[in-house]
Amino acid sequence: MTSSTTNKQPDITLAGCGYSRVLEIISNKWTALVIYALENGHIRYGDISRRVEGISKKMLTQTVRKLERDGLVQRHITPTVPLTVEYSLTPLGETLLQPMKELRQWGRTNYSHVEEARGNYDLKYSK
Amino acid sequence: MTSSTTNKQPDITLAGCGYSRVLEIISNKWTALVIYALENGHIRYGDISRRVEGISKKMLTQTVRKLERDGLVQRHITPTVPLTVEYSLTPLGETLLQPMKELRQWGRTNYSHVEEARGNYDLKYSK
DNA sequence: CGGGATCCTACGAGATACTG
DNA sequence: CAGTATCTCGTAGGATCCCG
Repeated sequence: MTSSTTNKQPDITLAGCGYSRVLEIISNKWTALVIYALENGHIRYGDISRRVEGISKKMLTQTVRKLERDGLVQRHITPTVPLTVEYSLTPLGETLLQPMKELRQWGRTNYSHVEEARGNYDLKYSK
Repeated sequence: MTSSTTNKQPDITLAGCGYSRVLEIISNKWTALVIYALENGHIRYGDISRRVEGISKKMLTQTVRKLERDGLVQRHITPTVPLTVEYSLTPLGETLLQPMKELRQWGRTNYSHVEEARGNYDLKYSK
């Protein structure tokens, strides 16, 4: 009941909006990149680490754990010596791929426009 | 040249990936919700404030300024007394709508599964 | 009405060192 | 190889007060 009385549109709540739910999952610094690395099937911990440039072990583990907890990623352990640990998307995780690819595509095709807009804005308001 | 020599897949770089570029734009706490509020055309500052539940003036202004700087949102000032300020998406901003709607839809239909997975995970590892 | 300016705090995330 | 454990720091973001 936070709406003004004449408001015909529903409120947008942080907790209830699909946006926030998804962003809660993929919006930290490395998550999307790790999912990207998992797009083509099973991949080992060390290989993710090498593919995702600049990620530390701490952040990789933390990211992959959170994704596992969210049911988007599976962990497969082979008890060789030393250990072999592979990760892959779950069926649920794979359903995220399509929307995320479109987002990525948007970034690729439109980011230059955003950068240009930033340049113009800064020029306009710097002096 | 950070790839292992036998790596056939390209590296995933933070700066170069479309994911990070988009997330840099929409991944903070309120941005997606504000864009959501702008979906149906022009809307006044105070009306956004009322529709997006819980947002403070500071965060609303900050969010909308950033979106303006990124070229996704336009600001229209009508010099009435007191001021009337309306916001709307730019053409560039509107191109973001489609991918974001799919993301939102994913959240709506799949978040319950994520919550369930979290419950199972916590049960499994709590003891 | 539509902001700006400050102060403050929790948390994301990097660096470094250790382990089964 | 695949992680854990600390320590530290910057910053997102909330609370509060002021302004044209």
